[in-house]
Amino acid sequence: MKFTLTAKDKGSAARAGVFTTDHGEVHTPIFMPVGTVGSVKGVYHKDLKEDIKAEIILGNTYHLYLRPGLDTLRKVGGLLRFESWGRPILTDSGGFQVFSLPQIRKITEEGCRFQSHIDGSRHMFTPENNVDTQRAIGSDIMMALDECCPGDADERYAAKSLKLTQGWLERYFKRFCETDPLYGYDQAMFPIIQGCVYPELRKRAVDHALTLVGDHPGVGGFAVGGLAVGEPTEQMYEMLEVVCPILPENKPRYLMGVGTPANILEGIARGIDMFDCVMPTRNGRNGMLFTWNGIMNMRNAKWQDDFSPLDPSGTSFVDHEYSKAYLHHLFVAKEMFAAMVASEHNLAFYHDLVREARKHIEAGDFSSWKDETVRRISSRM
RNA sequence: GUGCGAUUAGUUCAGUUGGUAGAGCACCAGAUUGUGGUUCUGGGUGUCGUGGGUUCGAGCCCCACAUCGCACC
Repeated sequence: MKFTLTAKDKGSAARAGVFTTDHGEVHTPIFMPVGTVGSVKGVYHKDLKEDIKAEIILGNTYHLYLRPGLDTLRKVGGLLRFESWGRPILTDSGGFQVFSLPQIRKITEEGCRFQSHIDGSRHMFTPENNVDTQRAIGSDIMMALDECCPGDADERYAAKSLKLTQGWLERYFKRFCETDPLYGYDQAMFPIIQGCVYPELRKRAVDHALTLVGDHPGVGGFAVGGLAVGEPTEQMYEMLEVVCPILPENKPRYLMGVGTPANILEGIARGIDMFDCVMPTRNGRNGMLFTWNGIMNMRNAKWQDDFSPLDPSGTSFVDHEYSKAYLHHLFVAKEMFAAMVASEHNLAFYHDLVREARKHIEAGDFSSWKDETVRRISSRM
């Protein structure tokens, strides 16, 4: 995986670039729709490509390992072929699921034991079998197995958690180097920087990761994890200000699981290149729309008789084909089409957002544009 | 026509020995950040069918009427 920086903002740490995988180019800053179990819920690939213009989507190792399972994925030749996407895919390791799903789990130095949320069966992820699993899935970008530390953890707990993640990263990287892709195309891996809200821990995590992987060509970039998990937003931004300046400039930086449109612009301003978040799709399914003029809750009664276009400034076909009143009706009636329209709109908006950001980075006026835009998109309609 | 039962929030219903009403759903809002098509939080929105009576006080007891349901002529 090759990354080229193409522009740097003048008034901030924002940058624009492009990375290349065997399944195509990805222009950064980029937003990556989440497709946990092998589909971006409610959205056709055709629309993802042509309307939303997504360049890369996510899959989740935890979910795909449980279902359809590795035998099926190996037989079909990997997730890309299985879901007929054809563009790059990034897989999360499943560490976050083990952290966030309220199931019986036990995390030890060896790995994490967990019970399936589907049938209660017992499983274990180790750094080694997690590499093997992501090889079987065949993602273009594989994420290291980490422990996601809660945002309100004390420093002692966070230090212990980081140490575990570091040990896992060493073993994960070793296994990664010892194994090859199964399907004839390249797979890159990203270490994940943890350290909760403690600057010293974050620095230690970066030092450790850089020392471990050196300039190994298989390392595609670096991820910042363990943020937007309960800590105040300002602390998240502070951590980015600690981490980004000491990460290598020639590798993309991925802020995992973030976030709101404002979070994304603030992340870009601090040097982040890649984002993923369930918010545009999950919140969309439940009636929340993100627009250039603020946030709309389509379930609100105020849209009952508003027959104006969904989002006159939107670029998706749904923004002009359907009215606010119609989408309101679909949500009230609990029609599945409501979730589809909202997901389509939100993903298109998120992609617009990062594309606009990219333009302003190239123009060198990102900072001022960002401040004004954050105010606008954070308001409520 | 007679007898019995019912009538309380938008709806389905609860409401103790009489002390000016509550629940589920719906509705109205808010939350949701490496996805369990959710979940969570807050809000009661009322001429207790109508009119009288008893009582310090009635959703509750008494009378009449209305409406609905069931049964019987």
